[in-house]
Amino acid sequence: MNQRQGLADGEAPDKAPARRLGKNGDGAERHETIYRSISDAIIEHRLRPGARLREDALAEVFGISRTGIRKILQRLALEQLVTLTPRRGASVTRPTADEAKDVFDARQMVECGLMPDVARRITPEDVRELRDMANREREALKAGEQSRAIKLSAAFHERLAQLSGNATLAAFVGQLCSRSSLILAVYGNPGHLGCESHDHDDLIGYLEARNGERAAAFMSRHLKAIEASLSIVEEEAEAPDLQSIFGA
Amino acid sequence: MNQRQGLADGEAPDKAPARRLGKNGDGAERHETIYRSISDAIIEHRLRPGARLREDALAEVFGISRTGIRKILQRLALEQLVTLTPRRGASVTRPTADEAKDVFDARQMVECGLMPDVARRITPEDVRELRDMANREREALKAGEQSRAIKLSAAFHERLAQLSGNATLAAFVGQLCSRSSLILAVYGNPGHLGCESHDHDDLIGYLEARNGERAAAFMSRHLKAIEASLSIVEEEAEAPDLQSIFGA
DNA sequence: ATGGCAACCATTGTATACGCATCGCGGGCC
DNA sequence: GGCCCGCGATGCGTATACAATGGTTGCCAT
Repeated sequence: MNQRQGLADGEAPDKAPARRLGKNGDGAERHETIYRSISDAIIEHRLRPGARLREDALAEVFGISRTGIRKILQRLALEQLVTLTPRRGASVTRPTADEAKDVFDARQMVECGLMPDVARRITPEDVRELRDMANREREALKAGEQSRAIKLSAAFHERLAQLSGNATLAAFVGQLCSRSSLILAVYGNPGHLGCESHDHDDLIGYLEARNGERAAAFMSRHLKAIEASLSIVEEEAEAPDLQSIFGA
Repeated sequence: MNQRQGLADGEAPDKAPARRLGKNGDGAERHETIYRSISDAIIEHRLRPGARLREDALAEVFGISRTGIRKILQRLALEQLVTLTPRRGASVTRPTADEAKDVFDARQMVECGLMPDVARRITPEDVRELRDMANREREALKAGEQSRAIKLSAAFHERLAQLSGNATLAAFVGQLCSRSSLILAVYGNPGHLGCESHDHDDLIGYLEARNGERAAAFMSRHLKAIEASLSIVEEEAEAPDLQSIFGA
C-alpha cells in the first residue's frame, strides 16, 4: 500500500517513466518490498485466511507484471502463508487444526530450546531493544491496534530467536510465528490476543538475569497459554458432511 | 559442465513435442519430478557445491521452458540447496562453516527432541520399514555407492521425523538433512561417510523398545559423531583476507 | 610488456502474448 | 417447474521476445 509509485494512472502510454522509476531502485529490492507488503498484510490480518489473491489484481496494484507477482506468491506459498491450488489461484492459507497443533508444538520445542543460548549470549543492548519492542507492543495493544500488536508480537519472538545466534533456527521460528498469526486469525477469540502484555517483559527479565532454565520454562507456559486461548474447532467449511448434518 | 546426468529416464528424443501438448494435466507433476531430479542430484553429490546451473541448459535437458526452471530454482533456493546471485545465475550452495554448525545444532535440537514422540507412536510396520531402509543403506555403503548411501541416510532421518506425527517439524528436518548432505560434500572426509552403518539399526532398536530417552541420547551421539567427522576449515575461497595474510 | 579501455557476448530478469481449464449462467428439454 | 447441457467469460500456466547487466576478450597506449 506504500509502493504505488505511479501505478494505475495512465501507465499505458508513458510506460517509460514508471519503468525508469522502478528499475532505478533495484528489481530485487522492489520485489522484497512487495513481498513484505503482502506478508505484513497477512500477518496483520488485513488479509484474512481464505481471501483470494488474484494475480493480475496484485500485479496492477503494485505496478509490476504478473511474472513478478507469481514469484512472490510462490515464495509465500513455500512459507505456508498462502495456498496455491492448481488452477484456482492463490488464497491466504486457512490453517487446519492439525497444522495449528504442529506449529505450536514446534514452537514449544524450538523456542524453549533456544532460551538457554539466548540467555547466555544476550547483551545489554539486546535487552534494551527487546524492552523497546515489548513497550511498543503493549502500547499498540492499549491503543486497540490489534494488527500492529500481532505483528510486533511475532517480531518479538523472531528477534528473540535471532539472538540465539543460530540463523537457521531463527528463520524457522520466524516462519512459525507468521503461521501462528494466521492461526490466531482463524481460531483466536476476539478480544483475547495471543500474548499477554506483561509476559514478554517478564521473559526479558529472566534472560537479563541469564537464567536460561526459567526463561525456557516461562516461554513454555507462555506458548501453552496462547495455544490454550484458542478455540480450535474444526470448521470443515469446505466439505460439509451433508450426511451427518441432515441425518441418514 | 557436469549436468549431463540430469535425467535418468530416457526421455531425450520425443520430449519437447510431447510435452508441448502434455501441458494439460501433468504440468505440476512434471515440475515436481524435475525438482526431485535436481534435488536428488544435489543430495547425491552428483552436482557438487559450486556447480553452476544455467537456466537454459536445464530447460533444454528437461524439455521445458526457462519459466518452469526458474520456478524450480527459486524453490531450491528457498530451501538453501542452490544459491541465486542477482545476475550471475544459480549454483549449488556451498555452505559456510557457520551454516554447517547451525544446521547440526538445529538437527541436534529437533531430531533429539522428536525421539520421545517417535518412540511413543512407532508401529511394527514402521519398524519394518525403517529396518528395510537401514538395510538398503548398508548395502549401498558396502557396494561403494556413496551417492545412494547418502541419499538413503537422509531419507532415513527424514522418515524418522515423519513418524513423530508433526508434519511441520518433519519437513524442517527434511530440509536440514538435505543441507547436511551438502555440508558433507564440502567438509566431509572421503571414505568416512556420515552415518555409521550400524548406528541406524541400534537406533531402531531403542525406538522399538519405546525407550525415547535412550533413543534421543543415541541420536545426539550419532549427530555429534557425524559433525565431529567433518573437517571444518573455513576455506574462504571467495574473500581471502589479504590484510591478515600479508600482514597490515 | 603491461595496464587500461571499450566493444562484444553470454546470461539473466521482466513483460507480453497465447492456449487451456474451470466456473457461472442462460436456455432448452424432460 | 426443475434439471441438464452448452456457451461465454475469467483467470491461470507456459512459452517467447526483449531489455539490461556483468564478464570477457582483444586492442591500443604508455
